[in-house]
Amino acid sequence: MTGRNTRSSNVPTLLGPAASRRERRRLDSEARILTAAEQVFAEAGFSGATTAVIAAKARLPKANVHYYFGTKERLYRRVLKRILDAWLASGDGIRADAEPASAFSDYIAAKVEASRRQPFASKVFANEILHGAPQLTDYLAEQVRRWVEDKAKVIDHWVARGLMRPVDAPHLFFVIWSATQTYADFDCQIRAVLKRERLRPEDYSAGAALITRMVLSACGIAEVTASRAAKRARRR
Amino acid sequence: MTGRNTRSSNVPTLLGPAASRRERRRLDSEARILTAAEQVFAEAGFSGATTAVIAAKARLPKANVHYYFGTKERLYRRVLKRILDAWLASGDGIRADAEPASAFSDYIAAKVEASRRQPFASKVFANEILHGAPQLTDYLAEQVRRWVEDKAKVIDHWVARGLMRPVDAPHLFFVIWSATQTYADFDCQIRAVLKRERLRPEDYSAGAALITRMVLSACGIAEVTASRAAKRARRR
DNA sequence: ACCCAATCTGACCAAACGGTCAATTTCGGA
DNA sequence: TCCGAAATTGACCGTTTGGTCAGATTGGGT
Repeated sequence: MTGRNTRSSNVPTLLGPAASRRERRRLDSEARILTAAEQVFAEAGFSGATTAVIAAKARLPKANVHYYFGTKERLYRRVLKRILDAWLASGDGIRADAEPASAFSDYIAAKVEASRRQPFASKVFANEILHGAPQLTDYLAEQVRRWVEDKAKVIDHWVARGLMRPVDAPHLFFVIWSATQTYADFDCQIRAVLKRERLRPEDYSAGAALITRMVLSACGIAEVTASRAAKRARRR
Repeated sequence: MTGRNTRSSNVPTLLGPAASRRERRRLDSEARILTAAEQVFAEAGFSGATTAVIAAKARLPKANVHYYFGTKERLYRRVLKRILDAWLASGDGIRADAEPASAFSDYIAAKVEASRRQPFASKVFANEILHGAPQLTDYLAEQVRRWVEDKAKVIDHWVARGLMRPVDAPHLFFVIWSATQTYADFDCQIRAVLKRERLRPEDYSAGAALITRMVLSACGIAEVTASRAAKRARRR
């Protein structure tokens, strides 16, 4: 591994579309490897995944994968990194100046949508935590913990203003996370029970609707109808 | 592998306490291996687990493990089998002649208790489904699907009798399963957020209480207080 | 046109792992 | 007591897998 990071001096305006042929090709290969890796790690876990399979799925020789990412573990960490950034950003709508009803239902809808659109990401994350989060101990203890502390403050604020009944905020998030992510992580079980070859959009929306109803009613919040939510969104 | 199944002719009254020394020792070894295997499969997944580690944890030579169970896959299936039997039996309280409120809260309490007492079992099961249930496709499509159909009928019956609001029964179970099992499968994340070295009894009961509250309120059922539930239990 | 660094890749290697086996020991029945 | 089946175990084997490397190729700067 030599100077992969030594930007050549002629690099154009910040990796713009005018990047050199070499750079474009490299970025394309890295992206293909990361996508393939996410899928393979999701399906087989860290130990079950092999760099050979990842390389084949990315249509590259195995040595190429190691040229770009060094070791399987480093590649795995890069895959995790991509997933975590999206994870943390997903709760931005839970702010003190939002309405609890729409904040919760939007958050739940976004989480279920993530399970639908990025099932591999969810599975990689689930697998990592299931096995003790050897790569994420710091992340959980710092970022996620702070995230929950912040959101708990928002919820306490809503409670103080009489907008909802008191709830145990951390446990509320544990439930929301598990219930929404189960549509990605355990899709196999859900498909078997529902007799589906593949989960359909209405399956996801039925799940989101039930989870929302459970959260809102437990918090003593009147449910927001779809049309009212749409109207509210348009007003902004 | 010779006649391990050839019961010796002197076998006493159905494996009773008077089983021969050999038989007792064999059963003890098998049990130790199964327990060790459950733990190792939970921590490392199927591919990450090695028969050497399982053997070490059972304090037996590796060849002994293969003598009893043949292959790693057969051992894994035996571990799964044990887990599934307990899983199916856990919903026995959900019957048409039960009260919805106590049936749900008992079921949720039992599920959370299972997460507390048998976290390894839950993790092995979660790992299997997460990776597409290669060993459980039939089980999910037959036993679990039938289980849900049965319980859905019970719930519809309760709805028809005006005991609760209509809900999407399958999705209700998806939520209950994921929310209760998350206390075993994702304990690592929960511990990080709650700043715990280990989860405490009150953490599990807080989770169970919230899940129960969410389910009951979503079903339009008044909550059963602990004391009332105890009284009801005593009356039986 | 020419050079050199970046990139690419087939071939290879050592370690780890699942599984086997032959040799030995342990028991239970006669 | 003695025999044979069951049980035990250390040593061994073929395969898989993560990772390496030397040599070939490519492309951009001059």
